[in-house]
Amino acid sequence: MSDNLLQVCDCEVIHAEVVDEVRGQMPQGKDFYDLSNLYKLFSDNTRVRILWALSVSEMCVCDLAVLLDMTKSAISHQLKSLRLGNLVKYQKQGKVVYYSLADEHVKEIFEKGFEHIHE
Amino acid sequence: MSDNLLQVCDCEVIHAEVVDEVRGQMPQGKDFYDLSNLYKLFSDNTRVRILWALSVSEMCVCDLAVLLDMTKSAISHQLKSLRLGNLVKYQKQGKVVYYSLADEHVKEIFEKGFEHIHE
DNA sequence: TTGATGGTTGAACAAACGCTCAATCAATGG
DNA sequence: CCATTGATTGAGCGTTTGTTCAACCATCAA
Repeated sequence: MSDNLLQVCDCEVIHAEVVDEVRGQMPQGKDFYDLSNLYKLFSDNTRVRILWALSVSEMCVCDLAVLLDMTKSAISHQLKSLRLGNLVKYQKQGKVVYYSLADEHVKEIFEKGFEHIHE
Repeated sequence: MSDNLLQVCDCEVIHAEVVDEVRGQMPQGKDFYDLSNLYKLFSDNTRVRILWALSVSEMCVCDLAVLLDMTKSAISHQLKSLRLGNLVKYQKQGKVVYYSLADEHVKEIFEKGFEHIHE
């Protein structure tokens, strides 16, 4: 009996071979941490609409606020999260800050998502 | 001046043409609602590990609890969310309930996510 | 029938989240 | 310099979320 499977949980081990096999292939904890944090950025209605809008065109904070009928503050807060998650980049021209997608991954993730919800 | 852009927000309209163009292509609100709810299921560390594990092999609740070092209850609660989101399906054999991925979309979404975090 | 075990459920509670509001920064123009 | 406007920030606050705990259901075996 492999001793790394013992009573960490409130049940008997039912399929030790399966668990061992899956555990052997399991990515590092950091990967799951990063992955869930990435999807977290897509998990809010406002952020997902911002990302979609930026996938169509570069826009400034005001444009996004008008488009989504929200305050600049609310948009700016969400853009900060998206910036920290490296999903958007920005470029300042005078007083205006233009946001755009950081790379093509965002669009690809969108495509897979739309495929699933439209099945 | 298009009157559907007027002061819904606390700023002037800066690029009305861009906003109109993007608005014209915008999917229905329900699509964004469904999309953010889909990604919400990938946005938690526990759920993402469950989904990944099931992408390797069908597993029962106990197996998942042992693998992830959590209680059956915690796992079961998360599996319920995944069930309601149509990401997993299950099959009961005696006392044991076997869970597996509902379709291939989950794996594809994973792939795009891993691509992004490993860049 | 009774006990044991896999699994589900609902209430409770702390942590995380998203928006609002007011203050502030930064750039422009009078 | 000062007023204006785009944008950012931090505190506050109500809502949502994930886990725990205890109770319960379902299946099987003694």
